[in-house]
Amino acid sequence: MQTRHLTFRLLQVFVQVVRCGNISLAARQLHLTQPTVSQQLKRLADTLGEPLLSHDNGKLTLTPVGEALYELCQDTLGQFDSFGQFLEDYRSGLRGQFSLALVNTAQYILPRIIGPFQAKYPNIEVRLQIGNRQQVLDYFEHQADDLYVFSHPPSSASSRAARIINNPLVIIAPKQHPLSLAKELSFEQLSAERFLLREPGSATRMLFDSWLLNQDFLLSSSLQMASNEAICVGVASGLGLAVVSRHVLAGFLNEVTILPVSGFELHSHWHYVRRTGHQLPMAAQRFVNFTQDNLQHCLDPRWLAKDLPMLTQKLLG
Amino acid sequence: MQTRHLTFRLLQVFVQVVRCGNISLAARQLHLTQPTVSQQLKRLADTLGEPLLSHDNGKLTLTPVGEALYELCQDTLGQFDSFGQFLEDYRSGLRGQFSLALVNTAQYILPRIIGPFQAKYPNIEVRLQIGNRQQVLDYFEHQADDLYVFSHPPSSASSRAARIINNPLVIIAPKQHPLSLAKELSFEQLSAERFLLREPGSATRMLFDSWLLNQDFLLSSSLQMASNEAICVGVASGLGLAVVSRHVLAGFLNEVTILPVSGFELHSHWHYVRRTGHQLPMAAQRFVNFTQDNLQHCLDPRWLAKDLPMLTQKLLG
DNA sequence: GAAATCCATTGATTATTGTCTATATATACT
DNA sequence: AGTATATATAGACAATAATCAATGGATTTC
Repeated sequence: MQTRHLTFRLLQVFVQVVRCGNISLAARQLHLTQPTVSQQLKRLADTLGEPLLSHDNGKLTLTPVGEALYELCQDTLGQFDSFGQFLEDYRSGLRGQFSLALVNTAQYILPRIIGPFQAKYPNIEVRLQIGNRQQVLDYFEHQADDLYVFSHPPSSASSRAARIINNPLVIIAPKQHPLSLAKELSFEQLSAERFLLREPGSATRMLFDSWLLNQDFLLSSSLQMASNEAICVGVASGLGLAVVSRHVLAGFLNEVTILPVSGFELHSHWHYVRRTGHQLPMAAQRFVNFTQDNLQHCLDPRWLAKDLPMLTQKLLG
Repeated sequence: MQTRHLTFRLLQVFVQVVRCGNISLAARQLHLTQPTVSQQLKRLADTLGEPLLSHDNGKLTLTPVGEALYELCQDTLGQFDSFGQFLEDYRSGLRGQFSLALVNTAQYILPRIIGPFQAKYPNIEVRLQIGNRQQVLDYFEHQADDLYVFSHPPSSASSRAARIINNPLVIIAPKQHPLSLAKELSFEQLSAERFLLREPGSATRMLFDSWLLNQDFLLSSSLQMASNEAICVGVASGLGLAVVSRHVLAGFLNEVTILPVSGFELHSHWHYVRRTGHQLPMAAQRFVNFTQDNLQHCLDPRWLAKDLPMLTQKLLG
């Protein structure tokens, strides 16, 4: 058998003929002429080297080989049909996968939209990458992922970004800290305190550093910790103060207090970022759309970034 | 997806490329040039409407769609390879089926060769038709079967026949019958007896009738029964005498006796018969070969027909 | 930075497939 | 015999598939 000369068309015609039990009828249903179908059958039988049909007392019947081939064809064509369906879904974004790279802090809030998304699109696989700003930047450079979430988008001409969620930074102190009772504070009042800081390269750290520089402040004492959780626990345990994203606090609000420091206004935003060179999978586009339409129901409205209603337009349009 | 434009060749090339992870190498292994393979891939991707491969940092990698297609191709091509193997076997006669039509009497002896044949060729399905001579003649006329076993082959120009087994007819009487003690008898001595006869159209009946006619004998009394077993039981029960194939007697030899009637010599033979117009399946040819080579080990040598050693030659050659 | 690989593209050629019309041949049904 | 109906065959043509050689761009390797 010369498998390489087999055509799906041939199999389709064969199956149709078997189903009709009648070459002429099959031809009509396939919008072909009868001789065409006859010849296709002949060619098929020739490439297999065995007859597939025989006419016994006027009726077309399958030879044993034909029988076996018919079974096989049904199976194969069925599988390819399913594959076609899979492709449809894939193309329309109902099925598929995409990867999303998050900077550390975003992991506290993005699941709130990913969860409902997964519920609506169970056939889409979201692969989540999480790292600090530098790592996600690396992913971004290598185009390793489809969509990125940054607090501070890289300034690349070949990328587009749109704000989605407000990310205010706050200064926290342990509940029992003397300053936690103050109605208003200036930053000078804190300058003697020890600060727990994220590693350089993290967006939180960068923002805070540049703010300090800008205000001409210098920290008298600091301690570096590589995780937001560690910092919160540290603050709660009285190790010092810290600047963290407001969103990180959820689980710690009964142990730490937000200090009302006047003049400390570090408002950043999380952005969806994509590379323009990289074709976004439909599944990812669905995710962007879904975010625009549903984020308001997943989040306290005060966190919604202003340009959320124009998200798809800014990012994809 | 335009399934109808898919080619097995395309799938083969794709699979090879995925296995090699390298287009040029795949091309060499397929004895093609690299551009050819590149183009095949392009065409495949075009008919599916989705890219299948991408080069990430120098390496070819499958897209999710490519991954799915690869799985599918492996499966499909594997199945067709198996089918090819099936075809091979079928063609060579190691696998397949054929039908064998037997006249009634032959069913007592043909299983002795069919059994060992099945043991050696478990993948060959033998379909057995059994009928009286007239019925098997009908099958023969309609070419319903591949091989026939007759006592008296139809005299058709479009058939070939070869003797395989001796089929002597004998006259039997109940053990307690007065004649059963005689050393030698003439047929006249039996003419007053009642004879149990098969139906007209059966070979045994035909032979006996024509012998009677030839010898100018007339039976005084007869009783017709449509089965050999019924006749044997009848004789054993004292209903009368009968003429039956020697081979039918196996289970009755302690109840009936063969009468030594001088001048009664009805030697017929079973034949394998095939129609020359009908292409014999390889499986059936295997059976003929097997018969020639093994019948001697399955049967008492006295029943072997003289021209058994030339069986295949006479029937197929 | 030169050489070596690897891949994509282009343009051209040939072989194979898909398809038709017209005709012949069976077979079954009056 | 005569008329449908179903298949097969032959001859012709267009479309598609399969292939190559030549070339250029990218990436890796030395």
